[in-house]
Amino acid sequence: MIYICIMEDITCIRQQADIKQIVRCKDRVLELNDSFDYLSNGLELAGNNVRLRILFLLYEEKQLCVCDISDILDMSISSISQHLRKLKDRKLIETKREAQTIFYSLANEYEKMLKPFFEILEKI
Amino acid sequence: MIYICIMEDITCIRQQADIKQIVRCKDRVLELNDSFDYLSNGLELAGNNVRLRILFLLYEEKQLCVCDISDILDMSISSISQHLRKLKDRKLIETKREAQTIFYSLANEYEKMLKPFFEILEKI
DNA sequence: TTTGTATTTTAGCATTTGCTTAAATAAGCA
DNA sequence: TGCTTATTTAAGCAAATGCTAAAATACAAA
Repeated sequence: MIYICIMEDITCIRQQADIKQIVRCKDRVLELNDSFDYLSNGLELAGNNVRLRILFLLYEEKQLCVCDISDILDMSISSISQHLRKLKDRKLIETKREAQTIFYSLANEYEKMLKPFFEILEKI
Repeated sequence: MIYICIMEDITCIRQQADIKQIVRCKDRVLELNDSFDYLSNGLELAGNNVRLRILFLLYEEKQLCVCDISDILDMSISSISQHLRKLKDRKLIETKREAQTIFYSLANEYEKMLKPFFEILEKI
């Protein structure tokens, strides 16, 4: 036999659940829904090993092109380019063309946001 | 014809590459290698939409069990449990048993580290 | 010691990710 | 106009991810 407790339109699995707490949390999560999507999306990008290195390199060197990053990380240009596109789509980085070379740099907004992260890097 | 420039054992793709810069960056990335792995691994965990919500809920409510989170996020217990395991493996969260119920909470170390993040959430 | 409650674990599967290779685009330069 | 250089894009594929459903584990109480 499975017991289920119901309050308004809330169905709880655990018998002794604090229903007020559940309801409050549901509301809170709903309220911040878009923020969660936005933030997790950004964290997911930085959560990739290669992209984190790219962001860090741009942070330290100010600007680099695909070729440079490819040389530094010892990975194919194509692969780096695809990572850069993801970062650019999310507007974490921006481009500046100089003749044939396209230089990537951190978007101002994120240079500040990423700084505290990179500062921990050396302390780990 | 493809030109490749070589300095010591460094091979650069771009003709006008700043070879000193490349070498310096390679060293830097190598030096911080483990830190990158560690940090990206943590960001990857928080980068998942569901896990970010879980971490936030634990941050606000101090402790919750699988059932509660399952109710709040309207997802299966099994699925939540699997996310919690990943967070626990990485020691971002810890458990405390009370009879049959297992309560999860943020590991002290990460409560502080995650705070600035959750503070932005409301401002997005 | 059997039944109920809370939770984890396993297997299976569809989707997503990140790489490689190859082709396409774009901007100098002879 | 061709040729080189710098870069992106597309197709294909192996590996990883996150869910569901079902079975397993753990504790409490009758």
